[in-house]
Amino acid sequence: MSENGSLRRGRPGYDQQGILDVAVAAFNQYGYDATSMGVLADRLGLSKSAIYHHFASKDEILERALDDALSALEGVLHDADASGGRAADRLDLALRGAVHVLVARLPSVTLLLRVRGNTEVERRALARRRAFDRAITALVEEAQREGTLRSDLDASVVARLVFGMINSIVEWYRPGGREDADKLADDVIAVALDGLRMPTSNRVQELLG
Amino acid sequence: MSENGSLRRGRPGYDQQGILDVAVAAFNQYGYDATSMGVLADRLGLSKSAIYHHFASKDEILERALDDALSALEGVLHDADASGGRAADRLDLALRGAVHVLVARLPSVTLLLRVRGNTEVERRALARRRAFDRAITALVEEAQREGTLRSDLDASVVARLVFGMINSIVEWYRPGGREDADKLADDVIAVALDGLRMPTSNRVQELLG
DNA sequence: AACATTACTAACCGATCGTTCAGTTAGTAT
DNA sequence: ATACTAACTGAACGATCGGTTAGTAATGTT
Repeated sequence: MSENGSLRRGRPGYDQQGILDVAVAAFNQYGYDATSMGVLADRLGLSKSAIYHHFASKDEILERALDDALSALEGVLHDADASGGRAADRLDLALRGAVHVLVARLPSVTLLLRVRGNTEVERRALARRRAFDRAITALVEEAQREGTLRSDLDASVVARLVFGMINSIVEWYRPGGREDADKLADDVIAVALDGLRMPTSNRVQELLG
Repeated sequence: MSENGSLRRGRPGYDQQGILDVAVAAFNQYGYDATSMGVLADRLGLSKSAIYHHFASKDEILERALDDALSALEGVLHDADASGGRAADRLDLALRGAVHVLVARLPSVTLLLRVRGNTEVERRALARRRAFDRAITALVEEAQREGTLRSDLDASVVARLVFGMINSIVEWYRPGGREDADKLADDVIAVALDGLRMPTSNRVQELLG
């Protein structure tokens, strides 16, 4: 089904998205540099040169995949900010939204989280990631001033640790498992906000004392 | 200073460790696959072939670096188990120890955490990592049965999230910063065990009610 | 001085890399 | 039928890859 309802003209075959999906999967399996255009072509059932009909370069494939992940994450941040609640609630939205994006776009986000900044494309992606991280840190600071989050911990350290926890999901989560994205987000929020310690009467007395 | 106190014989130059340090730094900067033996030689001020006097292959350099990181982490686990305290205390020791190893051996641990398992060397390293993760999960389960950790969360998910948080330290921690390893370990434990939520009277009442 | 040991270089190898080019194939639109 | 459009092929390009070989340089030991 194409966008205008009529069939696509010309010889049928891959479009950019179809190639992108296969490419990102391969990049994640072997690493971007270790994935040659040759094995990519094999996976697609095409010749190497056919790929260059859809993308100008290997780099451009990476760029498109990273933009997919970054746009989704930036969207989460935008929605959270637009919600207009208290900082703690906006942070909650941002964290849960990030988990959902991670799960929904596992391949491209996985790729994003492995970028090291060796090319111009990678450096631009890293810059957008840093902007995202700064926005999260600002949310944590606001929630601390608000009095909802403990303020004995440095906001940037907290933000990095919590997002380290969230980002690590790409290392082990596989779709179709027992846990869905909602349950996973609940678990992350539970650990991050309330911690693992068993709430005993001892603990309550400690809090009261 | 060599091990037996006398000077080394033969022409002076690099030893394996000296080359290893430079190589691991380069691997972390560019990625293992994207780091050519040529640029490695340039960084060392040597010819490519000189490196093969010290290592049989590029793969062997990686193997040595990964073993360095894995041995240190396995040592932490061994010490924690040998301490013989309650599960929660052994887990505490393991988490703090892991943070210390991460900081003390930042380069090799960073390299380890990026391994994807495309070669036999990488697969062996991943197998040792998985064994480490299973041991941590077992500690969490024991602490849950013991009643020290809340048991409404799946132990393997908890173990993965907490170690995701710890491992993410390699992404941003740089030695010589304001925070030393002890403070960092305290912060990690604080977030993981007690969470970020401000302990208010509301919270206490919620616990009591 | 002769020797053993260790470290290293220059030149080269076959394989593989990302990319280009000129032409071909398979479909829709008129 | 004819034109048009998009998808694709096969062969080749220069560059770079990890690795090899044969020989040389610089030290400590005797």
